[in-house]
Amino acid sequence: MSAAEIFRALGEPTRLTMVERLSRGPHTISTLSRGLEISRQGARKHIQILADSNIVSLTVNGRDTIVKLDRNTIEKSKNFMATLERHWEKRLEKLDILLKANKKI
Amino acid sequence: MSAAEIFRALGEPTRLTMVERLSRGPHTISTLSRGLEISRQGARKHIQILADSNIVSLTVNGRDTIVKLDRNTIEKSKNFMATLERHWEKRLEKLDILLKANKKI
DNA sequence: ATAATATGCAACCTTTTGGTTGTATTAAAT
DNA sequence: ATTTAATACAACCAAAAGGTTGCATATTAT
Repeated sequence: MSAAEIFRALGEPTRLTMVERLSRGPHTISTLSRGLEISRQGARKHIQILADSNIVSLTVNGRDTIVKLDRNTIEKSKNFMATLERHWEKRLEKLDILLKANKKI
Repeated sequence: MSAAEIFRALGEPTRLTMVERLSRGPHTISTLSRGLEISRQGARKHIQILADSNIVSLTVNGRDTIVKLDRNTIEKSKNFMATLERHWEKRLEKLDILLKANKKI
């Protein structure tokens, strides 16, 4: 799963709300779909997108389907950001060295 | 700028490529648009989306426009992920306490 | 002065996205 | 045995996204 796919999945308000709810604990498709201002089937589509990008896992349990957050995927995207920041810092360091070297000029 | 808006902006391969390039240092609109497999105007639209979501800042300089990564925004979305993880951990802790309390059962 | 470079603005097109409704199926509760 | 609850699947639709081309304008280089 590419970083862009994960971000795209998170980049929709309803889905991000779902992810926030799930960070407090698992849901069934029903409970996760309640209180959002869209139909159950609309919500179901969002859940599928989260599942397709491995942000969430689905487990059938009798007539329920349990939706759980996949921690690895969340961590992955956090790491992506951290890497961006590291590159940034590396660049700033280099700039700093250059500036110091040129102090006398 | 909401977290969802930031993720949406990052959730497109061309734009994420741009962000990665920019983490190594600023570009002009031209240099940032080169080597992508779309037209300059296509690329320009993506840059505008990054600017609108404050991922990037634009500064006119003569006939060039400098594109720079806005570090605060990147940090913000990293923090969002970290918060999700924290909630997760809190939940796991609670579970742990429950499990320990029920050991004898 | 002329040519080349960097950019902006706008119209247009196709595909994807986010949403709906309608119908069917399966599991649990009464 | 019936009803109720939790789902799935599919067709359909409007709006947004990602892309293009064409043309205009302002700097910078020759």
